[in-house]
Amino acid sequence: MASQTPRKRRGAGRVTLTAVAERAGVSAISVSRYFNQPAQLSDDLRERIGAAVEELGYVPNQVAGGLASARGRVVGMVVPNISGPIFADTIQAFSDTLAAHGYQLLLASSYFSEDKEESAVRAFLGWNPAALVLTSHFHSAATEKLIAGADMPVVEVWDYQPERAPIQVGFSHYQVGVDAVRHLHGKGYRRITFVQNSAPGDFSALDRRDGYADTLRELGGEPWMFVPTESAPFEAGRQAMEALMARGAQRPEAIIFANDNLAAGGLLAGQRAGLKIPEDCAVLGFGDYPFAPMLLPSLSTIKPPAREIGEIAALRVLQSIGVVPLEGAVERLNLLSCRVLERESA
Amino acid sequence: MASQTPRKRRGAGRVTLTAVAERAGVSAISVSRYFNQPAQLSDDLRERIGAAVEELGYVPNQVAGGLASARGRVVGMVVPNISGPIFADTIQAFSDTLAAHGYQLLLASSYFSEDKEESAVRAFLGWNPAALVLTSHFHSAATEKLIAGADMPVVEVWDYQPERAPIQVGFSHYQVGVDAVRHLHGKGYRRITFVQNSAPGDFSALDRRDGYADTLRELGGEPWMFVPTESAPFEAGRQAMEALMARGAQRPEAIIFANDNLAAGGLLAGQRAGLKIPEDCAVLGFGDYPFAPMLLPSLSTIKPPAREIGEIAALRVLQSIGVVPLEGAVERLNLLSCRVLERESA
DNA sequence: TTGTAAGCGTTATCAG
DNA sequence: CTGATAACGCTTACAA
Repeated sequence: MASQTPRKRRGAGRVTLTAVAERAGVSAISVSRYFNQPAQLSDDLRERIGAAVEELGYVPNQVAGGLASARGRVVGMVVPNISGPIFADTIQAFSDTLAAHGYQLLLASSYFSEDKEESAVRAFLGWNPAALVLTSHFHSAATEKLIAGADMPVVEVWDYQPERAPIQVGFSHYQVGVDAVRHLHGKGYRRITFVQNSAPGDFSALDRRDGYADTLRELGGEPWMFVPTESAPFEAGRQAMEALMARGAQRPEAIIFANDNLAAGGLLAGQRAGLKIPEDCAVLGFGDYPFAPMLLPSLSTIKPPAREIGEIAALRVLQSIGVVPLEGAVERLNLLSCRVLERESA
Repeated sequence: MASQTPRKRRGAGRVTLTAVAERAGVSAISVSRYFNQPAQLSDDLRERIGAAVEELGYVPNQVAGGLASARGRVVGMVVPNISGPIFADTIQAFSDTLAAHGYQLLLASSYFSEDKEESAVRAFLGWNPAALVLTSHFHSAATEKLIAGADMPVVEVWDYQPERAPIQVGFSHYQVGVDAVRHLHGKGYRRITFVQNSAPGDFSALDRRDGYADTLRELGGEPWMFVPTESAPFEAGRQAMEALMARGAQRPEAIIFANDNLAAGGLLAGQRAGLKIPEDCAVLGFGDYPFAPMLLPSLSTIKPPAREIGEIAALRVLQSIGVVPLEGAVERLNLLSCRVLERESA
């Protein structure tokens, strides 16, 4: 059994700050300043150090720097998932904005589980991140404690809870429910059903449902929620559509689905059953997933400001830690809005 | 102008290993062992230390640990993009597998640019990652040098180049082209066109094209490539379909698109033009994007082993650094295969 | 099985 | 503007 690759004991091999300093004939701290406060150096030193850095191919050791300065150039982000169509744009925009300022993204998924979120936060804390970004405001008690005591900027994205302490960058899910009902009601639909998400833990979807229910009631309608038992979203949408259509004369004139996956399942099930959409039943989704415009009929949906959330979250982080200058205080409350995309299905 | 939040100078405030050691009445190194080689401790110490860790809510400082041991529990990964439908599953699976073993993911996107990849690698190196994962084998000379001298496991995913030094976890794009032609040829199609990706930098797509061309020629056909000028993939697909259909009697019987986005654009353009698919023209994509089964007709496509790539890449990394035990050497060559998903469009 | 001493590569602090 | 020195919190190497 060949022994493992003989790992270098200590940091042997890599070019260090000190090596650069010797090469340039200056002290180590000057090389440090070359990277962190170049303005404080004379042109002479800056040139000599620059040359030495080039020659030796020096890459600053962020780990050592992080230890010395008690705050590293990483930002931890926890999202429910990476591979779903929802958060990808936010992650992408967030990561790109950070990278443009020399900060790195540490990423983990929670799968809508508070426990997983907690352990991700705990793990991140070990890296002394410059900031922490969480999705929504549903955290375990331990997580709340962790972030309260963390003494670093915390941002909550995708949701908007002004009464909470962390920086908020998101939109009102409740308002999405309101907008959905208003849109359909404005187009003449009256019997409007809401199909919930079968996936547990997606509490934001319940806020959308509440917005739906309250608004429909205000308009004189009777809220009617359907909860699928199928767990795969596509199947759940199909199940909902079939169950609702089986009501005969009592069937809904329009259905709001908790997200586009459910809506797509419903749409296709409706077609298979010979239903004309939107004439027989309108369908409205949420998320504007990439396939929405490609369905036949194309799916009307409500589009969340995903990229914008990522960009603004990153900006607020960078402002909080002083990397991006600003006048006054960091904007803590960032309420963005969704857009109703009226396509063919509603 | 209120001064920035008065950041704590040094690591003031956080619970340290030493604090835990004092609380438990042991030496610091014992607490270190509690986390890293618990088997070496007596039951007595283990219990006392465990209690102290609980009480104080200690979270190990990975930065300090990383500095001391010259290798941290992070793995850097560079992908072309996060928000596209292609790499998301790989990232997700990779991240989850790492997290299950206490390792964190440091993520960056290259947008198919070798320069961006290079700067991401450089930035990662500053974090002393346990390993580096890159997408494909198209790197700048500087990146090649960087990874060659990095003295850490390097994995290349999504592609398969056995002659290269890094661990390979992927599939043969050339073979995808071969499979595509064979599938269509087997169903009786003869005049088969390949529509290239209009996005620059996606060299793997050219390998698929080569597989197509060689195989078609072998079968006695004449390769026929179409290169769209539109840059948005959906539009590019539409453009290709319209241009190809304008050939009248000379139009292709089947079209292989470089990816599902292009294929979807082509599919819808064909329908809008009154074409019957696949009777008038078959359409085959690549990627099995989430919308593929939802199109009408549903899109036949070739599905890459995205999740599997992520899982195996993570496993190889963990084996390379000794976190996951194995007998013998780490498997350097991991050739996975794609599946032709025959749906309605081909 | 447990402990002591030294040092990882950088930055904060204080002096010049 | 430049530098000397002492941390930062942990792990390696060696000893008991």
